[in-house]
Amino acid sequence: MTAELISSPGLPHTALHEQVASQLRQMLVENRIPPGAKLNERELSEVLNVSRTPLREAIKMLAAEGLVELLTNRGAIAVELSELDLLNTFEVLAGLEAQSGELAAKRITDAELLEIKAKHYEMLAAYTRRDLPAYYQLNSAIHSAINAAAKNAVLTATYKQVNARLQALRFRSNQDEENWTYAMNEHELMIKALQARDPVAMRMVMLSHVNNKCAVVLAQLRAPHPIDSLNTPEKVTA
Amino acid sequence: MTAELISSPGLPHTALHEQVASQLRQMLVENRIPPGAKLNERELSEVLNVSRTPLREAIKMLAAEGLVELLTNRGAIAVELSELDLLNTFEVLAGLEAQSGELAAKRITDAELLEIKAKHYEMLAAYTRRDLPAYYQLNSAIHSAINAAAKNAVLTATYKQVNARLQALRFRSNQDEENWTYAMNEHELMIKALQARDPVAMRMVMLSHVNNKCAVVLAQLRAPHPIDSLNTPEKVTA
DNA sequence: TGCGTATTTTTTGCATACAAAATGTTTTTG
DNA sequence: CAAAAACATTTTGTATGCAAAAAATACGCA
Repeated sequence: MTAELISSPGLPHTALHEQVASQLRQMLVENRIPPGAKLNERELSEVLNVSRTPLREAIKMLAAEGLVELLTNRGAIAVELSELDLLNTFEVLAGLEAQSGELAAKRITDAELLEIKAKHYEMLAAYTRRDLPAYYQLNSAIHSAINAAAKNAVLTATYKQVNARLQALRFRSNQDEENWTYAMNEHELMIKALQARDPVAMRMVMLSHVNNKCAVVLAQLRAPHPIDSLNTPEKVTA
Repeated sequence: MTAELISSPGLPHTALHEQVASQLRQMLVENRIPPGAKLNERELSEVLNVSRTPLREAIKMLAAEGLVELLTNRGAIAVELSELDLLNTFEVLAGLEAQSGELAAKRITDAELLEIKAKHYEMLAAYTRRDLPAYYQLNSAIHSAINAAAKNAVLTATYKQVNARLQALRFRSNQDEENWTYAMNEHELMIKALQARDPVAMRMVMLSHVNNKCAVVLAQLRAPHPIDSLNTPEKVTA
């Protein structure tokens, strides 16, 4: 059960606080630390096999990234997104994705475009097989590739940071048939817009794509969660 | 010379790492720690009268905010923005300001608009007096107010973070007559667009406003700096 | 029993101590 | 004298210790 820390002998030896930060991010995304849960320092330092010092440094970084909340004399808790927080976050993400798309349409190279198209076809395969994990992985890879094609490191960093807050939600999100098909169509439009090097069209597609995803996540958040319902199989009176 | 830390007795007693982080941000913005300079832990902990532990925690936060760079076994240095970094940062900032403006045009209340107009007239006064410090203060206040009118906390946080990286540059920036007038005209257009509740117009104004500011900063960065020339009053052969 | 209070336990926050790495200086050697 | 090696110093990274605050528990009392 103990999560061992990677230690590659000979290499520059990545700092402990960095390793710990990565581990914590992972735990947060996978909901192993659920929203609102306290980050007990003693407990975590035991699990991660480090002293409290680098652990605390890592927590401070996550706080600056907006993944945990600091409570003054009461440690840190995993951020709990209210519905409003969610809408706000998606709104910003939409803006960042739109800008990514717009810039990508202006700056993408032929090689980059080909690679994105290849990934798109892989995703089409995953969609056809209804292979949700593969779909998610490829979807995220495509969005990252588009972002990379925008060739703006600050935009990439900002996008990653805002997006990270939503990963915990996506992890538990299930795609329904209709929305999935719709998302695939939007991805088709993205490829077309990129190929046409049409920044305006690209901006529009990205905007609506993120907005739709927001609606899906929101709907699922409002509906009782499938995993939860497994634990409470009794009928609930509405 | 010792920078005393604020300690308000009775109050929740803000955490030391937070106070230190604020102090460091201030020092970075005011170029008391110039870009590229090392953040010596022993030295800083003496100046700020804290142990290295909260200091290091603060440094990790600033690193996550993008204000300092971590070097693995070699501490941290103040970020040094290359010209490309500058362009990238302004590009993202433009997107965020554009979105702020667009949303503000949709969501601003009459009271908020009136307050912004009031600040605008104050700024007009500062401009007329050629009172640069007052102008900067008001300009920044207006941009913050527009951002606040967008009513999106995530957008506000993201904007603040990206903007913070540029503050160190703005601090040394001098406005030339022509650009100053131009910026004032753009601010006039902002007020008009807000009043008309015209999101599209607002987006356009904000975009061009930030882009112009970027051009100004870039031009000044390329030209020898006025403060520097005070230290080297000899004529330089062009 | 219910509720407020005192006491214990836990947990966080900060400082210090020690180890390892990097840096700077002297010494050695060709 | 220059380059390299050895040594000393400084600086960072991590662990531990101690004090204060918060949480949990036990207690007293109506």
